[in-house]
Amino acid sequence: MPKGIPLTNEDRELRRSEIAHAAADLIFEKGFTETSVNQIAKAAGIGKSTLYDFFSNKDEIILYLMEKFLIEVTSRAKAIIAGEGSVIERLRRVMQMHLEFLLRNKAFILKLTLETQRLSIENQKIYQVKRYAYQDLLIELIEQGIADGSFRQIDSGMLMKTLLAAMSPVVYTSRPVGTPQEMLDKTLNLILEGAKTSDS
Amino acid sequence: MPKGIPLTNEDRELRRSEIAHAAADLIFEKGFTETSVNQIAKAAGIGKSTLYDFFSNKDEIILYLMEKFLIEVTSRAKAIIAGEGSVIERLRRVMQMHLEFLLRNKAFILKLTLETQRLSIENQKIYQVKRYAYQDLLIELIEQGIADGSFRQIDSGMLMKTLLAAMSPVVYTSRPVGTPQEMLDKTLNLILEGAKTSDS
DNA sequence: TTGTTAACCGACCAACGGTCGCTACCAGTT
DNA sequence: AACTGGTAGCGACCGTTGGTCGGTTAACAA
Repeated sequence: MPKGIPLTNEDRELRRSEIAHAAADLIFEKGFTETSVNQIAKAAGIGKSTLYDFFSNKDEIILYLMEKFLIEVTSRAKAIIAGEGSVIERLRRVMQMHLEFLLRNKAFILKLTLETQRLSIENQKIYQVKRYAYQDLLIELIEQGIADGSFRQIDSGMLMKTLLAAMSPVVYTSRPVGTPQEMLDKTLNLILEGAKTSDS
Repeated sequence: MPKGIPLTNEDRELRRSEIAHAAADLIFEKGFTETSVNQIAKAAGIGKSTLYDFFSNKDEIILYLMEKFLIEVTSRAKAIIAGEGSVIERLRRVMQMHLEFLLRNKAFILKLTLETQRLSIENQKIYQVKRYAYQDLLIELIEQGIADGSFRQIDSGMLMKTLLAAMSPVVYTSRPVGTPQEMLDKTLNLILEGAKTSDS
């Protein structure tokens, strides 16, 4: 990149993306804490303080990656929800997509999800906005299901939280009781149909 | 503590407990990564390398605290499960106890749960043994419920994972839809009775 | 009194995240 | 052609970290 000429916004965004993806590769391999800023800079082919020209600190790289993940997942969920099928069919497909996304990015999403807890309040709020956008999509779908009689009169926010929370063991369990696909199906069946028998 | 005389195992365990609890207080306050070994040592009233006589590294303090937490939760769960009531009543009480425990130790359990993901494989296995013991208690209770007709023919391991995973948003959500108690009740009702209406 | 042992601990080490101030390049002006 | 102002880029430096090393102190047995 020539010196003296200010970068365009597009160039700047491209550089941020390149740096963040170099970071993602290292984080995938060895974890966030174990990955140094120096290593990220080297992997991105830049000097360490150049990295600080593009990210204000190490944590901002986490934020950047998680935002991209949420934007991607939210975008795909929107497409599914806009499609055909009953509420329950579409909900299953969204959770399926979510599972596939998590499985494909398994190692670093876990690590980054943990690290987002350590972000500053300010940065957590930025991330929260995107997370809420995804959550709200699911809530809207659930509320459609309540309205059309597919679902009981339940708290849509609570169902959304339970569904998303239940993804974690499906992806990360150290004691799998089947393939991730099988575990997803069992989990969804459990939450949709309930554990209790009708007469108890 | 007199020098030249080896510590008894009890003394040693007491020292470890004191150090770990000094650490827990700081971790509660500012997070694990932000708490230095020097700060922990000072809070425990010892020199930094004394701390290394009792814990092989910083991560082992996490392991120690999480093991204690799991031992406590497992012990209380055993007492509840050995008590009276239907499987479902006892399951509700166990989850209630679990919630209260999490709420009481909210800030540091989240931080430590995150940090246990970073432990060495060796240390994770130590922690896993205790976690599996707790999980197995829940699985046994659920299997009793399947046998006595309280529960449908479901995967007990999957129900256990879903229940434990569902505790996270109840405790840590940034978008509560009621008190933790109300959210717990809604979550348990949801999982026990299911989201779907009977005719869909 | 001396030698041994173990608890205790701060100086030291290498590495970290982040900053400072320097270099090189570019465009515009004189 | 030379000068000036502005920007991209970056390694030396800073203070702090986790963890180690080797010395000090105190208790005990001979």
